[in-house]
Amino acid sequence: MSVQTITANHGFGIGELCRRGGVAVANIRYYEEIGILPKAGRSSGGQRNYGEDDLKRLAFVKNCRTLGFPLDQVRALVHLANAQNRTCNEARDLALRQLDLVRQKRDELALLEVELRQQVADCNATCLNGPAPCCTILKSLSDTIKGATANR
Amino acid sequence: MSVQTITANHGFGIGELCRRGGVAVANIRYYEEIGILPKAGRSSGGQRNYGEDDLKRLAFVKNCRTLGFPLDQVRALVHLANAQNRTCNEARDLALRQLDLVRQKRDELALLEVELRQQVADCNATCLNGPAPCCTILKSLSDTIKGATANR
DNA sequence: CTTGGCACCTGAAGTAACTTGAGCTACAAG
DNA sequence: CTTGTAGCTCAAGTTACTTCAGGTGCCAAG
Repeated sequence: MSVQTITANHGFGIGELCRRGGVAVANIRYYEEIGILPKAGRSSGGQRNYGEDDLKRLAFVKNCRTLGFPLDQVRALVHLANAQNRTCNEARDLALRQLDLVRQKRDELALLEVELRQQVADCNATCLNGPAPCCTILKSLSDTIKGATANR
Repeated sequence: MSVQTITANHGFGIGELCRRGGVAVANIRYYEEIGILPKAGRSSGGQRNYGEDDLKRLAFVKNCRTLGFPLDQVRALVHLANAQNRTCNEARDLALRQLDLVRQKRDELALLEVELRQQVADCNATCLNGPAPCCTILKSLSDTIKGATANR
């Protein structure tokens, strides 16, 4: 028994999905367009409508993004979550790779923080309010930075 | 004798600037195009040529980028470095703002690292090699993450 | 039944900071 | 003079959106 009439009887529009999912309307449409969310059902007038399952899928995607996974890895994770015939090693490997990236970025940022803090401190101590061309910050930007190759 | 240093005041091409400055040729042209580096002099045949000053300017820009300043702030810093009539407070403020951003990102990454590490550890402990849909990683991606709003 | 107003639609362009590609020219070594 | 490498311009692609323009759907009030 049951099926359509009983389940999912009250669908909702993209606006509500947006509010409840915490993802901008344009992004939801974008995710659908690039195949990260499934094509939404449409009302007779052509407007998307959604149910609770869609909200869950959206939350999954949002969590992936929050953890910094790029969209193509999110796509891989979404597919994996629906794949009975695959092992979770792939998910673990993706997470591990993401973890490595996060650690690497963290280390880079730590270096940047030291450098910037030093520059600000030097400026405060020696040249505040002085003429720009003499500023220790600008001077140190002219020198080569010791241990830095990183970017972005 | 210092023969070469004296004769070396004739310039060099973009390739050498690229190698010595550690910035890709295309980026050097791009920086020139958007006004972050001055228009380079040209040979009779239209090729850019550079001198030691250009290398210094490039190094300045590269250092700014390494510290994560976006290009429009780099532009501001470049102009500031040549401005006799301004104080260094502007430079200090830019550095301070950048420092805040770096700290903020660092904190976000710290949260991500904890979460990812936990997910990988759980997977290793409980479901490694198991079927994908049962994976603790994918399951936790379906749940809402506690303290996370951050992105990028 | 009509109208107002908001939600929603599509397609296109803009954003940052490059990167890549196509197709052509300059220049130095042999 | 040929050849290979370096350089030139202009255009489009990348990531993950964001913004915009111009049109349509839907619901409630009048």
